[in-house]
Amino acid sequence: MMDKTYAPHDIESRWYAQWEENGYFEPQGGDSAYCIMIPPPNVTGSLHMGHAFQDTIMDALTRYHRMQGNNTLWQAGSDHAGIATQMVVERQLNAEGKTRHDLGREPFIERIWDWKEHSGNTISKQLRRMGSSLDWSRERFTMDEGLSKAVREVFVKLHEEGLIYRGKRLVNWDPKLHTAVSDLEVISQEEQGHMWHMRYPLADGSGDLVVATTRPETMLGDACVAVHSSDERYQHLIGKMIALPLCDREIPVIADDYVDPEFGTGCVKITPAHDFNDYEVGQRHAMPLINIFTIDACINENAPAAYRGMDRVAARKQIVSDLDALDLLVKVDDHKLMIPRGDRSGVIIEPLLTDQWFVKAKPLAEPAIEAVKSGKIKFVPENWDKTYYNWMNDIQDWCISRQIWWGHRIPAWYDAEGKVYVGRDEAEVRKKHQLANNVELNQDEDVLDTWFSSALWPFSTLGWPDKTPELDTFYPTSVLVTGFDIIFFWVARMIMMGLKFMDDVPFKEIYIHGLVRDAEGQKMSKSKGNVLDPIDLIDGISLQALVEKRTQGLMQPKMATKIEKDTRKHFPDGIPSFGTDALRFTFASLASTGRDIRFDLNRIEGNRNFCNKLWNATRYVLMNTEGEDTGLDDAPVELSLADRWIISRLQRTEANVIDCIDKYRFDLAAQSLYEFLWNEYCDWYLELSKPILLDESSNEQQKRGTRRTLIRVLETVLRLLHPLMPFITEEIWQQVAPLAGKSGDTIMLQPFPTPDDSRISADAEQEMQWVMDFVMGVRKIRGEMNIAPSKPLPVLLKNTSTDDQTRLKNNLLLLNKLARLASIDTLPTTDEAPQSAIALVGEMQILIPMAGLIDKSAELERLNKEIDKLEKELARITGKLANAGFVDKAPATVVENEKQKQQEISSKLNSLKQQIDKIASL
RNA sequence: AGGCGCGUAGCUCAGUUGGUUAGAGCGCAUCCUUGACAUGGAUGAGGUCGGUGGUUCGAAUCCACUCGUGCCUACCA
Repeated sequence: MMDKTYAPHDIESRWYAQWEENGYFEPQGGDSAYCIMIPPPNVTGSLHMGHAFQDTIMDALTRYHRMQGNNTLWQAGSDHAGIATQMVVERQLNAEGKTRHDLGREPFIERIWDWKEHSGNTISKQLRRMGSSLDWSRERFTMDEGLSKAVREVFVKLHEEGLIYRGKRLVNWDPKLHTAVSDLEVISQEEQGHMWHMRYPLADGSGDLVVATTRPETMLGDACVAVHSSDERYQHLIGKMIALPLCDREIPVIADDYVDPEFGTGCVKITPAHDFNDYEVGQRHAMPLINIFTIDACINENAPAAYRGMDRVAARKQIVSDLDALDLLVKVDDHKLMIPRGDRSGVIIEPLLTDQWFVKAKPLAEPAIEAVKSGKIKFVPENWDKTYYNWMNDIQDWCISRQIWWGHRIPAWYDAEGKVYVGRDEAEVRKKHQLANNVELNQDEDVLDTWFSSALWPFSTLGWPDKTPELDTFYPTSVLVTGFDIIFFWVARMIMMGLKFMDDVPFKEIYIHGLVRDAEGQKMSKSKGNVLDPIDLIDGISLQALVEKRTQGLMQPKMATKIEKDTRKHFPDGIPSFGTDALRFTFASLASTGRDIRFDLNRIEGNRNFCNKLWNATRYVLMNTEGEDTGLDDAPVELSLADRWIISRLQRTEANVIDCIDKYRFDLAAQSLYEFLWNEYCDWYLELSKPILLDESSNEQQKRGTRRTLIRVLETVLRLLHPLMPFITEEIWQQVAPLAGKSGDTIMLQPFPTPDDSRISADAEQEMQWVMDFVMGVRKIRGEMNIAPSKPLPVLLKNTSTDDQTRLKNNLLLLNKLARLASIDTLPTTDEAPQSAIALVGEMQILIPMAGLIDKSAELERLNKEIDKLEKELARITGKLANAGFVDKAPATVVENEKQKQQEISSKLNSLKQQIDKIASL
């Protein structure tokens, strides 16, 4: 016997290991393949709500397609996350008072591998807790030998084709991490700064001009001053020389239309080595590149001795004060400007001239744009294609070299003269370029951007560059499930690389999901202290532990007080254990396309209750079917109205669920299942089954029919629910399946239900609606008149049609039981009814004698309210039908509908008004 | 500056190509421990669909404008 209440923890701990050990997650064969590549999480990371949401969607799709008989693979794996991972380990070293340079490259990398071993399975353990049916037997890591081989192969091939090149360019330099980063790793945000107006004297002493800048310290690297070619104020200055203050240099005044005469003073100091726009201007006028910064963003030897060694902040202060002393500082204004910061380090990014490797993006982007335009790849929701085009059309070359140690080392070697050779390994390079063994070669010190290897993920995980059966079977994959934030970082690059090296798109659809926010709509972040750990929702956590977790290791420790306060306010009792299934069902029910989701504890609580409902419904079903005849052999059965009705409703639910999942509307699928199970199966069908199963007048065929329906409908619902709630459905299915005539070791590999139209019965649905209206009519009176549910009521019927009479006869038992009736009597039309409360089912009147039960004024009030509502509605419809425009132009069916409605309402009104007169007159 | 969203019940959200009285969950109110379930049951209250104007017989839905709000991209030194 099942426990009385649903206890998720017990049942969830049981199943996952069994599934995995039995190999159920591995592709099971079948004609059409279905494959999802997991967006590889950071190997040393841990599961957050965004992952949990994303994984729920992917697992639901995977389980659904697996049950549909597809050859299904959800590819598992993780990413080495270059900078992020290296930073973590460096921080550990710092805590020991060491730097990575104290260790040296090889030992440091060893140390990272150790750390990966130590923390690397945290996230895979968590994924398992979520019930994710990933094929762990094929798990990959971006630094695996196979995937590294793919990286080298791609690098060499692109280089051979001239699509990878090395060059000295201005790149985004992170002065803290000492590495270049790509455009995408720079976050620009508005910050308060200043605009300095500085006077530059002309070299011939004939006057001066004033430049405006937000970065006075870069003046040490100025190459010229630019004015607009048609700016009348400065025509006379063009071509003259300026004596650059504080520096022993002269620079020219040039004309360039890049300058906006309206902005600032109309004179722009140009520093080609430290600003992307200035770089362009400098190129146009063949200006020298004067680099004044070291890799730490300190002033270097190209600047006057007085400033050397100062960092950029100190240098700015000194320069401003020196200019002021020379009376060259005209004014300082407050000015808001966009400050670029490294997304990892948080420090201000410095445009710096360095040698880097780049991927030429344009030629790769063109086919990638076409793939989406032609519909070979579809975004869901569609409008994300605009974001994609927007970026792709204006794509810049991709800086792929990083000056860090953790990652794929660039397969390029230099000889003593600095000549570069690219190849898969050193031996290949020597052979290809006929370099003798005594020629010294040194491999490039840099590693590749992590996204370079992630871009190959859809095919490198399947064995590329080798030709493998997996590639044949699963590439292109079916759908990519991901967040909009990495469309540029990852999605676009996978498409480019996939088309280039596989000659086909990496996936046919891209499902873009929303961001998970907290209950107040705030983005969850460690620094805000509002993160939720999915595991804590599953297992529960005490307030104390939650506060500790949220206030530990903060960047700004002073936030701790506020975080603690907020946490105590939102979770006064901590978080109870809801279980994985409730969490997953909640994610699903919030997943309407694209929209961000606010995660509210009330929702997950409601869905935990839903699990409990399923649990208890099952208890009832098992109580009535275990050890009983559930119609497994061919013994005759008689299906009741309720049986035929619930079977019919089930078909519609199946069709709806399939339709919704196919459209990625997990919210609607979840709602459909929720409503069917709770509002139809539990609220009505289980109650309707009781009279048949418990009444001694029902025969064996009827009981058999109802038991069979009870168990089979439940078994089917379990399969429908399984992709969303894998654990509870498996647990229950094990007990239910044999009674429903199903065999198999797991629900995971059972076929997903398919609707059978022949089992949809409009008749049964209509008659059942009549029964429900009848019961609800009586309940309404009971509820509004405050009559105890336990009090059996006598009921009189008037105005019954022959249909009513038939239905009444068929369902007497059900009506008596569900509406708790003492008696049902039909009055001839001519008979006067006693003073009664009334409910209508079509034309039929249900009368409940008021004697001793119902207060006259209360009933009058109730009737008046009802009449009021109907009259308003009638006026609306009558007005509509009086409108010639409507009657002439609206489709006939719509008009007919309105007419019918009009009739029904006026007939209802009639009945109610008569009733009111009758009561009032007494 | 461009692009993309959002605004529907107290709260969180559905609402398919315009066409029943705009729905659900939670919350709220009243009543109820009848043997699946109080993590429950019954009944009920609550919305001029951000605003204005337009198209239409008919608009939450389509168009224009407007207010509020969020995100993304690019930026003027």
